[in-house]
Amino acid sequence: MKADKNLLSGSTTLLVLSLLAAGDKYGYEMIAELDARSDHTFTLKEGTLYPILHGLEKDGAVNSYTREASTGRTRKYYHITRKGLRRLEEQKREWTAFSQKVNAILSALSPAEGEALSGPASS
Amino acid sequence: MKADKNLLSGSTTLLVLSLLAAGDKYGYEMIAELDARSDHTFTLKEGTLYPILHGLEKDGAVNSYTREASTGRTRKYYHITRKGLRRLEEQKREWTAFSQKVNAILSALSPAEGEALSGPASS
DNA sequence: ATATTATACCTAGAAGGACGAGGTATTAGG
DNA sequence: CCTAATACCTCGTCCTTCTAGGTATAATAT
Repeated sequence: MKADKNLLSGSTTLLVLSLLAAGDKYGYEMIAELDARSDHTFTLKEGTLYPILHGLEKDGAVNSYTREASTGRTRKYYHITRKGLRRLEEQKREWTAFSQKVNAILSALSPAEGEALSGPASS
Repeated sequence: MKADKNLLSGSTTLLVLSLLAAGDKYGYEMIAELDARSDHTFTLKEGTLYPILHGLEKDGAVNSYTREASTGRTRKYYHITRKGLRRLEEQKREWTAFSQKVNAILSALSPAEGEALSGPASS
């Protein structure tokens, strides 16, 4: 992962579910699409994605079916379930709350350069 | 950690450096302050914070000194160095870029409920 | 024709980060 | 006096991602 692998931790599933909410996709495709959409910031590794998909399927958040592509290649498509959609919404809320709190702390502690602190001086 | 421990992964150091950029603090204090500022969303555990502080010190991002509090208790204060400030700025940039990309993907793939897709239909 | 590359799937083990649960020591309060 | 709160620390576990392999087929290059 390009963008600090640790930042990704936890949001990977969210991103995968988001992709699937827009339509059925197969693994290899998801990796390419995420990479493209994020301008090469989120370059999921196969060793990361496939286990996640298997886990989601076991949890009933997605289901899968194989299909022959026009090229003759066999692909395994994943489809998000109602349960998966609920999980997506929940993780989206979590992510939003989380990122806003981080931003709130960052801006509270280091106000725009040159500005004076009015709030708590602490320490 | 209350907010999905995995989401935190990677932003913990950023938060710690932010706290220290506002003034010298001791470990226990940082935990309490983060908890309060985040409205109990980021409740860093001691087993998480102390190793991080030691790592930052080894890297020269912070240095420490002990001081007797008026209560008679001994506290170990951490001070952010120039190197730490640079690291903070870098991590802030990374965090901002990362969170914006996630948000971009989320909103691109699931436009506000009820709206129609105009962009890529994909899949 | 054959060798290489790209597509497409998979897994086991290593690495890194946060946590749980424990420990020590001192001070404040019941 | 005994417990709770403050204040520090560490070790082992868990979870997530990555590395590095493996298999198989189709397209491309030689």
